[in-house]
Amino acid sequence: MRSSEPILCQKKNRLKASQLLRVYAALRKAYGHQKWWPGDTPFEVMVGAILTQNTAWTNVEKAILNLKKAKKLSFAALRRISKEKLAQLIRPAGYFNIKADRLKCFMAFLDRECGGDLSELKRSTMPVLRDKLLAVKGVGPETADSILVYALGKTSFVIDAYTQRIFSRHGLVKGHETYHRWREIFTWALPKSLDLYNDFHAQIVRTGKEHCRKVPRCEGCPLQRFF
DNA sequence: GACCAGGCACATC
DNA sequence: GATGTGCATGGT
Repeated sequence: MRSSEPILCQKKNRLKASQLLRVYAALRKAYGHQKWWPGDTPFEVMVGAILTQNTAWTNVEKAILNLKKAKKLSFAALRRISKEKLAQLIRPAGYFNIKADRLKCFMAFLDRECGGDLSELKRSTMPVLRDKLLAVKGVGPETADSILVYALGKTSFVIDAYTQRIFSRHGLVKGHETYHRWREIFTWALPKSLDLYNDFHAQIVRTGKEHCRKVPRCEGCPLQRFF
């Protein structure tokens, strides 16, 4: 079923704020606040953000558990561990050689930027901090935005595969857009609120996992009335 | 056995 | 700027 009012202003490909907030409200009502990201500490969130690149979260959980069991889930430990040993610990997350290198690069970044002190890193302001993250090898826009929102408490909207799939599959955003453009569309439409940015993306992932994978299972989707 | 999952860097055109 | 490719495990 389609909503009577289009969510998208077709001329400018801009989402309408009122409709987008209704989408969020429907998800929030269905699922409740998601209290994201799954992780005990901001540091764990950062590690998880790198490990989950193109990987099912269940596999990331196994890798994080390995790191915890080996007492390597800390800045100091990951700074010291060899790349080879790290790769073996994170093996279940896939791409383990690539991700071991990316984690080491990220630890080196934390070292030179704040000595591993995340409270100091949080003092950096946007958009400078985002640019710094994007300059780290292995940190692309989605990983950077995830770290910004869920580990550092900055209002930076995260676009991921689920966001693009849900909103383009139903014609809410037309054509192929770059990550930058997707982020602009949401940022323009939404009020700048950390809690909204945090929870909206979490709701999108929840919906995507349950109803909008590549083979959609639309039954029971809270967004059916919008689509 | 094929397909998929919360990307990214790099090469090539 | 757009497109193609390699990276790899574990669940369905």
